[in-house]
Amino acid sequence: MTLSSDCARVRPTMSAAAARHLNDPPALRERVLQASRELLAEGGPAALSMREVARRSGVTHQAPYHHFPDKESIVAELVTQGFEELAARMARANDLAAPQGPGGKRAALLAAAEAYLGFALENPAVFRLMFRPELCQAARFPQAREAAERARAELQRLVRTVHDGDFDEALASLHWAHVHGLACLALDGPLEHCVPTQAERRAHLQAATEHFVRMVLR
Amino acid sequence: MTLSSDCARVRPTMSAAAARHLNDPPALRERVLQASRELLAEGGPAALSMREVARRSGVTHQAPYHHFPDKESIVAELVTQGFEELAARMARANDLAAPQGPGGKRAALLAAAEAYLGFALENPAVFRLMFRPELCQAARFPQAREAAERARAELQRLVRTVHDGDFDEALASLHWAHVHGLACLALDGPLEHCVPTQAERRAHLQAATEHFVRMVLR
DNA sequence: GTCATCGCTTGACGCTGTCTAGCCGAAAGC
DNA sequence: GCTTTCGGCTAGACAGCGTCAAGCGATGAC
Repeated sequence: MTLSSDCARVRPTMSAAAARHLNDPPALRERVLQASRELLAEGGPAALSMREVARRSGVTHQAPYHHFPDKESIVAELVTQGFEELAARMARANDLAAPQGPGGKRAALLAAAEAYLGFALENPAVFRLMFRPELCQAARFPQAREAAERARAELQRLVRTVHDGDFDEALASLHWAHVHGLACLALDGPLEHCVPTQAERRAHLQAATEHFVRMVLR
Repeated sequence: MTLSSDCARVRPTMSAAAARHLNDPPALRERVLQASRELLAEGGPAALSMREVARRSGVTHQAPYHHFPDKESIVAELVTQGFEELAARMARANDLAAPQGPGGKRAALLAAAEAYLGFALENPAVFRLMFRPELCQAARFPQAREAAERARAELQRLVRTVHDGDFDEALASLHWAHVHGLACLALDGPLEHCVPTQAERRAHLQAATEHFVRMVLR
């Protein structure tokens, strides 16, 4: 898949036209992904159109098909990247927070919530995409599924850290539901209307998370 | 295609045709809504097509436009009905549970969670629609917004009951995030794959809710 | 008996995703 | 060095989509 493009990218310099020809395929691939992100941010999944993506990338309507077999593959790529970044953020939060002592647990919980909610608020379009399984079927795109699994593993690591020995799947779901529910409500729920500015919304989410952390550690 | 056959089918006799003419307009409206629900359940919002709705309702592709000005209006009607049923379920849960005493609070919390999660699991397609603001713009459909407001009011009533005097918007969001997050994860998250059967999923959600209620009332 | 109206049909338009074919310059085999 | 292959893109076609505009037949009002 990406082999040929990677192969082309590492070629030594040639004429300008040759270099352009060799460097543009990966460039178009990236431009397609960027245009897709913009369209999703502007109008949601329904606004993601192969032809509009091609138009914004400055190519004909069939050019994107040379880099992605169909529209769902673009979605899958964005979803995979999204889960990878989420997992990385969660991992950083898990690593930063010292697990020993009540202060460490509290810091870990707050950092993980900040990681999850920060990702959702900064990448609302991709975040929404990541939880629309009908737009990116797991069976067709195992790499997306694996990235999601990695994010889930980071969450479980957090829950084990916080609850020491007595880990429990339902407990993990409780934690996930808290951050995920807040994220969904902030993005698509009434919170969006009631708490207008981004700063206020973040403060609101932080207050709810403070409540949650206090309850968990009580 | 199927047009001529349908046309012939609905025209058996004069009086029958008259009765059909008088009784069917509301019937077609309802059939359109029912077909829309089925399509949404089968393939999500992308599968909701005016023409397929018309086909399943046994009419031509323009007939539904006599009852709904456009596709978004169908979505708005389903969203409104959804929020109304959710509000009704929450209200019933609030009413049933006696607010006085720790047992009352516990019962109220469990009943409300059961109401929210029960609605989501029994009406997954409509539930998902209710939290896709780009598919049903609040400005165009105030009735949908009002129904959502009623559901939200029921939730706030619950939180006031449980937390007595010290009510707090962030506290309300905490409660909403719990049930909403669980619902989203159960419908569109990894829970769907990890916990295969409906019964197991409900038990899992119940266990997470038990954790939550214990923490809240501790 | 005439006429407006209501529910529906019919046809059209521009948009979509994607299949097929073709074109053109660079890479590679001989 | 010539030719052949091939990768990246263009171009045209098709069916399906939402929706606008017009028409049609039966019903109800006068």
